[in-house]
Amino acid sequence: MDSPEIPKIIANTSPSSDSPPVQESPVFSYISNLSPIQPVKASHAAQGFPGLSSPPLVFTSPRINTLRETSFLKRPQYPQLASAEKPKAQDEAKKFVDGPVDSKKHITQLQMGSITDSQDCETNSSSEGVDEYLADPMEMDCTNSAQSVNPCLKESKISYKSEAPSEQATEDLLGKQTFVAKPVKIKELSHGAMPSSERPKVGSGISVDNAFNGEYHHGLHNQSQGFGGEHQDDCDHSPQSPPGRLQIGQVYEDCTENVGGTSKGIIGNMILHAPNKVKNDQGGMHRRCLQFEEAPPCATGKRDSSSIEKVNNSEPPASTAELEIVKVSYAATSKRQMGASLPPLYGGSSPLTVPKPSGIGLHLNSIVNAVPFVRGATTSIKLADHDIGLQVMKSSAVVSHHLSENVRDDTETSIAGSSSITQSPHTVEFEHLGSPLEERKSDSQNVDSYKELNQSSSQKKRKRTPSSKDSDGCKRCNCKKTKCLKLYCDCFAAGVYCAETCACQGCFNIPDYEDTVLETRQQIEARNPLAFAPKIVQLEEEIQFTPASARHKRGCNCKKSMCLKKYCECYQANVGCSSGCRCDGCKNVYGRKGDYGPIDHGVTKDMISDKAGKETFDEKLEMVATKKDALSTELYDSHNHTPLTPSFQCSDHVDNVPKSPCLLTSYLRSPESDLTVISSYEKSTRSSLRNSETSGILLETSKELSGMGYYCWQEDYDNIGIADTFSPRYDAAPIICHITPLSDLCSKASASSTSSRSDWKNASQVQLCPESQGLSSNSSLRWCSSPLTPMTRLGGTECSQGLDFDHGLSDIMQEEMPEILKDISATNKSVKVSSPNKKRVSPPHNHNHELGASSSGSLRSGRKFILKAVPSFPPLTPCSSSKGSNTIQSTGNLHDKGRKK
DNA sequence: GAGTTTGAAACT
DNA sequence: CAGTTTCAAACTC
Repeated sequence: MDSPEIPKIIANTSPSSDSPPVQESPVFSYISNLSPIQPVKASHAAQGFPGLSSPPLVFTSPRINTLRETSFLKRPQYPQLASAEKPKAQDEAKKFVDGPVDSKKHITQLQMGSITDSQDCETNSSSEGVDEYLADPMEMDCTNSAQSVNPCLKESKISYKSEAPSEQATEDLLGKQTFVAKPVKIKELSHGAMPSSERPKVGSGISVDNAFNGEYHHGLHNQSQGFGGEHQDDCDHSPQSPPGRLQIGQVYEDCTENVGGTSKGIIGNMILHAPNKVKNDQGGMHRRCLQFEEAPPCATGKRDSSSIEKVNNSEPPASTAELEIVKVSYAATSKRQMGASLPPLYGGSSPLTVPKPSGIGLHLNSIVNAVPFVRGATTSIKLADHDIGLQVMKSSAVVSHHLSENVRDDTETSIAGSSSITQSPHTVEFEHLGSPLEERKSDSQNVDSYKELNQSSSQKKRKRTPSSKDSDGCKRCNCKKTKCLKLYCDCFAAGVYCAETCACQGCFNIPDYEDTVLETRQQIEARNPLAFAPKIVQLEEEIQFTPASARHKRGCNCKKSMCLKKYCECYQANVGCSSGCRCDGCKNVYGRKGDYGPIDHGVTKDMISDKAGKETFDEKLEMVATKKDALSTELYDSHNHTPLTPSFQCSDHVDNVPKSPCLLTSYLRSPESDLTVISSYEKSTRSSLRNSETSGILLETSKELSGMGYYCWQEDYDNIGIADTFSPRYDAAPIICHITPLSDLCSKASASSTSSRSDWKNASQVQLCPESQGLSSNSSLRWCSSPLTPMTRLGGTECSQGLDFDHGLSDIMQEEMPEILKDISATNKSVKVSSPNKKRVSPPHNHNHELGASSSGSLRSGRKFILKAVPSFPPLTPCSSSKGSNTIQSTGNLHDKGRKK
């Protein structure tokens, strides 16, 4: 293994600079892939890589390859490590490192100015140094990623700024991204070279897809920030020195920036010249994603050393030029995706749902994994948004970062739900992207695993630190008897393969045993179709408003813990107990059984604070974040990324009046519904809107941190009731939030304007709502009724902001809002149901059915909100229909399942 | 780190 | 569906 691997790696890396023509040839690469040791368990590698090998070009980019190599290698090594072979693995890793390092150096030097970092890393690559080195890479990643939020922000800012303009910006981003990717690759390479410990990290950072890495990295770059955040955690765990990270990150950034400047043009040219390639690459991307899906990162990590080799092999063939092209193509794709997605990103966030894809079958729950990515993505996006339109405060970014971290834990559940929910047509593409994200997650997991490995290779009993959950979603299970093939296993339950970090014994939840895993899953699902569905469903509507909006699908059954300990799944998920809970003496801080909404701000805060008091300060932050996460994460996750809190958006609007339209669009944005209802108008504005939304989210996060009306919403939402419904509403919820402020204003005359908006949204939403409700008929109904109060409250709480926001919105509305909407608004929410947009005049119900089918719940939620205004709104019937209707979101099978439940 | 407690999952 | 057992995590010491 070693010998072949090393040569391969070298070949891979070398291609850029030294690669012999033979290596460059795809055939060679293919052969090399074949030649490499046949992975003991070819399954993983084979699954993931067969495609790769066959289409070497896709993987051509050395960087990418390297990345994959690292990730894959890491995993394989892990298996070794798992088998107490760490020493070997490390040695191998070192060997690899040596080889790759050189290549890396070449590459980096050639391509990057940031090489210095890589070199440093290389120098550090010595066994112990490796860890540090790894840490450095991590740092790099982190810095690149969200962790070094600020730096990331900077990058994102740059990229986004450039992007904001539009395609040009995307080009710039590509360039930057490519650059970024390079550094990342370097890191990865170093990681790959590095022993298993590093690998995981690398994997986390890069593993996803080499190809993707490039682009994704780019695109992710922004997202990566989020990741970075996760990674940061990991990094933190790992022996990384924050300062070093920052420095590195900064340096790196600088390099990237500089390079980006030059590369941008190049990249853009590249793209232009080889659009076809880009397409191919995209295809490759998809493939890769699929592959990844097939072979979840964790799985690969665990026991496929051979797979790594394969990967390497596949990679080597590509020449540097090819690699660059690939990168470019990816970048282009990423741009497209990003460009499209970024704004959408939120949309993008929906893409985040992508994680689903990861798990062919298994990864349905991989949402969890996705979550981290999502988080990262969201955070990054947020940052970007801020940079772009909002000029959000860096602090917010930091906050977001914290949130991202916090979110990790919570988001998994919530995200899962959200992701499924949010799925929209757009999401599909994103999903592809998401797969890479997942990989990254896996990478992050790997990182965690790496840490663990470092800590204790033999017995890894992982101590689940509260935040220990791997960003990848790996739960670090410790199963001893179930072989990780039962729901007892968190990893298995989450639809994720166990990772090296796991301390499980006799684990079958690995790619090698994919068949077994799938079979087992099927069996379990046969018994309980919802067994793998996200346990935590965010009531989209509720969720948006309150963190507590999320609820445990099945509810807890606590008897003694009073839902105040992690024994309680609800509590563990930072969600309130719902009527579905069978707990006794529920004292769930996030919401007691029976009072969905009841979680009062004060209560939640106090409760949380109490918890926090017990917990560390960080935990407190997390708690807050988690709450936010509950909401925000869901939101983020949902892709809907409904603006967390109206207030934020409001503030945003205030800050950037021009953005306000975006907000509106965001509201509208609900994937489906928006499209259907507001479509044209929104479409024009969506991108901007999304950005604004993201920024708004960021702002919201910051606000949340500040402890703003966030809770207020929660209360209201909680009151609204728990809805199983997910994503669709999310969108709506944000909208609602915005609306609410307006409503406040409106409570009066302003209402007209606000109503117009709400109506405007409502027109669609109303219809949507029913549908979304269809998923959660109950919630929807409740929601409809409750929304009113929340609105008012929100307005009350956030009046100032709301007012401004409203004004801004109103202005925007007036400006951007179709006159129809205005009219509608003027008319009333109730009336509006018909649809201001013109599109729908049909009664809400009908619309609901219609729209609901195609539209997402988000709009619905917003509409629901409107409904508030229009008490008459008969949400119920529509809701029932909604279930069926949510085809788009239904695509988010998980969510649907959860909802259906 | 070992042992206990807890509640979910699995089983009957 | 209810009750019991098994399991792994959370928690305590």
